Amino acid sequence: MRTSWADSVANAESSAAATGSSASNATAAAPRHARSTYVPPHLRSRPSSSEPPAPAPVDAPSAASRPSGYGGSAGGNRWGGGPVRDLGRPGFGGSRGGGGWNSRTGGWDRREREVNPFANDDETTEAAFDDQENTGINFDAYEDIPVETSGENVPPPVNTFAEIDLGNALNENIRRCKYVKPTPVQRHAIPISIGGRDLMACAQTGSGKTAAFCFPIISGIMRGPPAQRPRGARTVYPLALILSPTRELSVQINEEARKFAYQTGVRVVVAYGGAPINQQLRDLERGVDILVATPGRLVDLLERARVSLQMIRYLALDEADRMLDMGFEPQIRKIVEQMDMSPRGVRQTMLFSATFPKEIQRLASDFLSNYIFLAVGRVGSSTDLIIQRVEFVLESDKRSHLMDLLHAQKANGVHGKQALTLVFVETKKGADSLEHWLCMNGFPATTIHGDRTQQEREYALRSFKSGATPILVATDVAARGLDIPHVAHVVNFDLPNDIDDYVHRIGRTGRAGKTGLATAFFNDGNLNLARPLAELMQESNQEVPAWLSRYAARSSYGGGGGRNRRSGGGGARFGSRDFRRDSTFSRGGGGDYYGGGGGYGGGGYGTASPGYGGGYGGPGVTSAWD
DNA sequence: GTAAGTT
Repeated sequence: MRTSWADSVANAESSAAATGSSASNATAAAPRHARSTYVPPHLRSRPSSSEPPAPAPVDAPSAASRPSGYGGSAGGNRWGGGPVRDLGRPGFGGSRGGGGWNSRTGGWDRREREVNPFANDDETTEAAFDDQENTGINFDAYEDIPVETSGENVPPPVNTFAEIDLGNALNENIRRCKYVKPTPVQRHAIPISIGGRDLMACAQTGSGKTAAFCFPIISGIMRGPPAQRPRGARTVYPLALILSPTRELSVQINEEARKFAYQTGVRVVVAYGGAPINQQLRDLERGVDILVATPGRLVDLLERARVSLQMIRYLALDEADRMLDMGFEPQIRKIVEQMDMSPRGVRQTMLFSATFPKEIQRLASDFLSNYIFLAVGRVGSSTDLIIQRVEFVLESDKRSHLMDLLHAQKANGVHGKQALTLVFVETKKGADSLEHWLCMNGFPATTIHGDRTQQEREYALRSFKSGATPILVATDVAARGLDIPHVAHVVNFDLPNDIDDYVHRIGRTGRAGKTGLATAFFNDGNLNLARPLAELMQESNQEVPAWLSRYAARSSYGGGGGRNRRSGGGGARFGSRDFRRDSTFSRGGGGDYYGGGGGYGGGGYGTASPGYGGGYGGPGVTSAWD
């Protein structure tokens, strides 16, 4: 028996009281009076009947051929719109394999045991910066953001979480997270995913991508049919897999996902290398619906047959372009194509990144079925929110130049503390050496890179986040996805070879609508980056030094193939465009790139963007923002 | 070429 919306409001209040310290911690930073009367948007003027207990859909002709427990529907979510499933699950006292629809016993046990993931919010880190704004994402910064979608029948975006019925438990967690309204990428991506469609999404750094793929996954698992997981051995059968390129990012996604899944009965487990596998195995044995993992450890688990992917309904690749880059692609292909994962078209696949080179899009399309391409925001970076500076610094002058910057910053120190500065270098040895030098010179620094133990890496990150060590020297391991609040300054001590890496690096500042500063040391070793860097800066309304423009003009046309192109042929103003629209990619392949569905250009070329319907033939095609 | 990703 489900509760009404009105009940859920009452329950929200009482359960907040019942969970005691944890719940009040979560709201401690906000004015109490404001919170006590707050009614989440999705609960306002809502009829008292919630999700109708729709019967399991019967209109999926191929349902029988799918793995057991699947119940697709032709139109909407391919896992069907059945009733919110109960929480009883094998391994938790529920009947094994059966998982009756209405027996809650197993679930309640679990609820009592579940650690409150909100318990530690707003402690140490925020307290140290408590006079800074802490209202989460600055939405004004995202007004009038350009959006581009392509693909067949794109579901329209939503303006509030209320418009998408994510269910009581998830809505309650959205409230606990203090999310008031969806970010632009969430507005577009969530309806697409809830609608059962595959998605390739390109959105600014720090714009809420994790929630954009977690909400539909959690909601879908809750609504979908109870999983009839094979019993057997010690193999576990997650329903969703989220892959990310670094361990710390997997840890971060896990932490976020656990907040979103709190008291939904959906179980989140993380697995990554460098940490003892035994605890992870125990976590898995206790049951897993959503597995967050790095590729290496997952392959290990698959080869040990401790994890099977045959029940995967949702696959999400975070930092997807990196995951398909040279070094990672074979592992990803192994996981997605050569083990036992449910095939594309059966599972739902979501790829997210701030950058999406066309040639990587082409690789990625192997994993997708009749997908929607979504690009939100300009050129990958947080653009105007990050002030980008480039300085010409000889290799031999870099250290003293960095010292000057740090001294100046100390003088301007905020809150009596040095602002957090993230310094990127090219190599692991270089990171150690610079860290040592900084410490010797009175600047408390630490470092994170792949030669350090996982313990050291995690300690370094904590120490940096807390402000204890306000300088972090990092390799590209820290370039992507990590959400480190209060990073005021990113220094590209060594510039990367690839402009997309630069975009990700500077995206560690200017998070959630706050402003940030990015300084790059440029010299003759970075010639190949001159043009794309100058273009990127121009596109994001930055002041381009005259000397850099001269370098850019002199540098050979780098637009050809390879990884280091931004100009390509289609114009660079927008961060990424659907490669399917680019004639240089669509020739010869026929419908191959377009997944299983009907012809791509055939039926309604659905788009949510105005002025974008005029076909997709030549590279000269313009969108509303070109 | 570097880095990252299981043991």
